[in-house]
Amino acid sequence: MPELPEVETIVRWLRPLLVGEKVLAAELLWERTLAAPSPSVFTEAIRDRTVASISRRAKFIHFLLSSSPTLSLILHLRMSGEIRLEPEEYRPRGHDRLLLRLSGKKTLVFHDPRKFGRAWLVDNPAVVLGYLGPEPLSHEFTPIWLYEALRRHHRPLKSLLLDQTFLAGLGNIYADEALHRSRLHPLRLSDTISEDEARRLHAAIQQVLQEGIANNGASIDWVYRGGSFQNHFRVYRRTGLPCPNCGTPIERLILNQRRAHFCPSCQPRNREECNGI
DNA sequence: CCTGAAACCTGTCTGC
DNA sequence: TGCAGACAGGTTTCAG
Repeated sequence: MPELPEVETIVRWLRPLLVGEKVLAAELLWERTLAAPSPSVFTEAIRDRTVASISRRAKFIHFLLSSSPTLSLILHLRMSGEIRLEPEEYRPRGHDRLLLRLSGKKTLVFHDPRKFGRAWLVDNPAVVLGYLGPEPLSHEFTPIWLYEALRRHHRPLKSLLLDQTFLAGLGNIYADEALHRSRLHPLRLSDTISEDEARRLHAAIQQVLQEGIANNGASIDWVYRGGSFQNHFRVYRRTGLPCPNCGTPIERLILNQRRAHFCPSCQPRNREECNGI
């Protein structure tokens, strides 16, 4: 479900409500949701810990739990995960995977129909987050960094944008929207990009993410509610509808077993540039 | 190093 | 109306 803007929206909602709360008990309802440690170690170690801070890294939610030495509770919602806050007397319902009973009469519910979501409780957050590429809204992510990083690979642009070790936080929606706004074809090979094109892509990535956050993310189907960025899509899930720039019908192709939506007129793929695919 | 396919899962929508 | 099949915002693993 959620990409960077949706997770950022969730973190901004949770932070003022949960920082300072103590975890009274954990109830694990689906064991495989817990990636590490074992259920018994988890429920014992998290008890009586206080939420010191809540932050986002890529699509992960990171709860720092005091006191020293600190522990990190890290959640990834994957395709269908969501977080809800319920009253203290809340009884788990279908598809709830993990409950945290909190002081202040609240229950944090990790609800996840497809069971792809994961939770980790670790001493060192880098064990979970260390492999990630740069944050696209950080100062680390600059046009020249992107240009040089793209040239180090020989891969379709969209494959790289979805690769969390290359750049962390983009998913299928924001990758398609960023490529359209920068007028680059999803199959364009990364080492054929000019400095000007890299600059356009960099600006488009930051623009779609900021616009996504400003709209509280995107809400599609029944998963994740409250966002409105879906009203600003230019290509995503708009196959056959006119491109907002030029009116050409939006097309789609399959790449990495995911759909890639693009405008064949605004995002041309010329022979020289896509040599080899 | 890279790609594609399969796996992990359930709910919803489409078309016959 | 019913039902099979496609499809979904993600990631990991494995074969080639």
